[in-house]
Amino acid sequence: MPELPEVETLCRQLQNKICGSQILSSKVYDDKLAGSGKIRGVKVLAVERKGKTIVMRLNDDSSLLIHLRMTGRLLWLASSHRPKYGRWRISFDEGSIFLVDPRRFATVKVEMTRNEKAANDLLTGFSEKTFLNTQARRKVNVKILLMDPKAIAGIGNIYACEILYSTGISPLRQASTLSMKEWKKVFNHAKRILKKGIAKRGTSISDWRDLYGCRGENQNELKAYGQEGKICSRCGGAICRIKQGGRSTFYCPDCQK
DNA sequence: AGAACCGCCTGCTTGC
DNA sequence: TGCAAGCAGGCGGTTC
Repeated sequence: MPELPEVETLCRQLQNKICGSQILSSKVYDDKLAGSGKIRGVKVLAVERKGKTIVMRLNDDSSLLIHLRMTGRLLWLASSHRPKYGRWRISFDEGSIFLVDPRRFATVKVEMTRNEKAANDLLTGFSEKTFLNTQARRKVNVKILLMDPKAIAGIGNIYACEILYSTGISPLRQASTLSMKEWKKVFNHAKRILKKGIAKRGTSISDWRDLYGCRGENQNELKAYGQEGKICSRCGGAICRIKQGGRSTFYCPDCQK
């Protein structure tokens, strides 16, 4: 599923492909996305990322916001022929971008730029001080907090597991019990792991593909997520799988304390 | 107020 | 082999 590194990969490709281009037409194939169908004649000024949201800046003071949720993908095709699970499309002179989404969770909306809300995106203007003041004493498990988009935007299940594994902190720890030193460690490891994910062009475990249908390489770097029963690379223990908030958490109970 | 839970979805995996 | 049940989970909304 697309998290910060995957969305960043897409945004960079989109920026290269459509920055400065005019949207000639758009088409909605799924009633759930009705309301995002009348985009035409505007130019794309830039493509940015906010957490896991793709933000296309348009030249009429609005932005097109695309959130892929679980199984959403954006696919560039030279033809405007709808692929399987195609839910929405915008077309340019040289080709079309399709939102492909089997599960239909993805969302598309247009928002006036002046109504835009700031996101606590870890790689762009994240305030550690604000986080420590408003989030760090919460009584939820640290893993749940890392995945809370209001606390930090962009981290999903895969990277939350990898970040905590890297820091040696148990996902079961209550957020309020982490020391200042441990929080600093979480921030630093999180940034490093997300940047590495971007450099590897995302984690293609199941669904993730880039704008041109290519897989990333970060799935080969995973130390915890999906590694149930495998040997911990740090201590030789066994990676375990538990449930937190209805989601799978993978961690090493022997060296994550 | 804040923590926990629910619902949206449908392809894939598992079990009988 | 075939079918049904269970699973996957981001996140906004609801409930406790």
